[in-house]
Amino acid sequence: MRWRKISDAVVRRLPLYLRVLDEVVKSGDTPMISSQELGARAGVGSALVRKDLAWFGEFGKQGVGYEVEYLRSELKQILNMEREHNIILVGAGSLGIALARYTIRRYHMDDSFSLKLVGLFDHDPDKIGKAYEGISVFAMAEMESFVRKHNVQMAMITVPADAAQDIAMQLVNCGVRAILNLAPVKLTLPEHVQLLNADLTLELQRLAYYLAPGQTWE
Amino acid sequence: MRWRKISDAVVRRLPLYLRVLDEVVKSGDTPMISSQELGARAGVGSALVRKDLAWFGEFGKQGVGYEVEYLRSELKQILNMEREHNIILVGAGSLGIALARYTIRRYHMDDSFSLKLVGLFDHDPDKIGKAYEGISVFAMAEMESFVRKHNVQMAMITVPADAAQDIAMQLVNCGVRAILNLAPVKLTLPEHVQLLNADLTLELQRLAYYLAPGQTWE
DNA sequence: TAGATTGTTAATCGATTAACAATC
DNA sequence: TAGATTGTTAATCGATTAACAATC
Repeated sequence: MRWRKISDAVVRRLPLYLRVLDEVVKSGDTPMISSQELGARAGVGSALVRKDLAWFGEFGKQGVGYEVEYLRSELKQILNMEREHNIILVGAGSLGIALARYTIRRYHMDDSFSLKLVGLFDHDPDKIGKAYEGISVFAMAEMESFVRKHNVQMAMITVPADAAQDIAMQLVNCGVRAILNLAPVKLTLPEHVQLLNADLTLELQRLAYYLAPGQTWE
Repeated sequence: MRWRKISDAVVRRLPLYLRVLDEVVKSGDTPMISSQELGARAGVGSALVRKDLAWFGEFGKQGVGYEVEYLRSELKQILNMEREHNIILVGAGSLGIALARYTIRRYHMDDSFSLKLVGLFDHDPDKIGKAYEGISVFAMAEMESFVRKHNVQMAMITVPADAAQDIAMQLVNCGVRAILNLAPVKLTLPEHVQLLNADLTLELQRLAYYLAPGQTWE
């Protein structure tokens, strides 16, 4: 069963809840957790926690709270973390390789993170054939067949800004449905593709807004 | 003159506008731009563009639009990009070094990006003394005096999750006022510190929500 | 049972969009 | 002047919070 039109504001809090539940399970402290406690640890109000979860079902018991293990497994399912997803990364520069390591480490260490990096792509002949953390770098020309063969539905883009749009469209054309873009450029993609622009330049400039001399902000 | 309590929703769009104006200046296409055009290129409605800008002053001319060069210089000033800010990065792992390169490249290439990376910090003796892109790695013990000496107000954190909170507090204690945290953990800091958690794990898990088999999203 | 906490409805808050008088 | 676009107010939309009956 799937749920139409859940607001993105809701969806972005689910991984936060899942992380808290992972920690609680690992600590072994308690088999039950209240929306109050879960909210406090996720940095969200308790009413909002209950409302968010209620979109997907009735997971709690009045007077007691939520069973930690059960809620965790439900959230994993909702976030599609119960099965593995093959993902690739395009652009094996230093940021790309760092991100590759980061993703692979998560995959190995974090029980609720089931995104498996299966290939790196770059057009630089010097990089093709190398491997990082056991993952090979392939030529751009192989990307399309690779994506189809391994049923890759998600990709990360860490190429220079002027190449990002073109590569994103190639990916979409061979079946990729979700893209994390780290190139400092706004991509335009078909509606059915989930796109997340993680543009650190913009974020840093935003932070700088709050640095006016002598200024304090509440 | 400064403006109290501008909503964060507004502030996060300003760097986007600034980027568009940079592009327009560089292309040399037109000396004037309408809120319509600016909005289209930034992915924002024209009414919202006008409303956002109006928080800071009256920059446009009725019937004509905004003078590109002038609006750009005003936005640079609002975002504090008219003067340089020294920033540091703590945690010289592969993600840290990639981010260092990224930041330095921006600083050199982008006229509207005036955040200057001046130091890397790590506790690994093997890394201390090395340099990346001309920036040295210093020992953690030197961090406090370095921050004070170079008047560092902004920092990026790329250390493992369990060390991030402690380091963030050290930074805040010696005067840092804005932190970009890439460690996968929620930091708790004093109210006056601007904190941005850029947690790629959470973002990737969020994207995975939309990968339910056979599902299409509008 | 008494106490606690859920799921849900109503109230509030904030952000975006529409509309338009002012004016270049 | 006529046409265009701003700055701003009012209307709409959506998200969060408060409140509480249901019930474990």
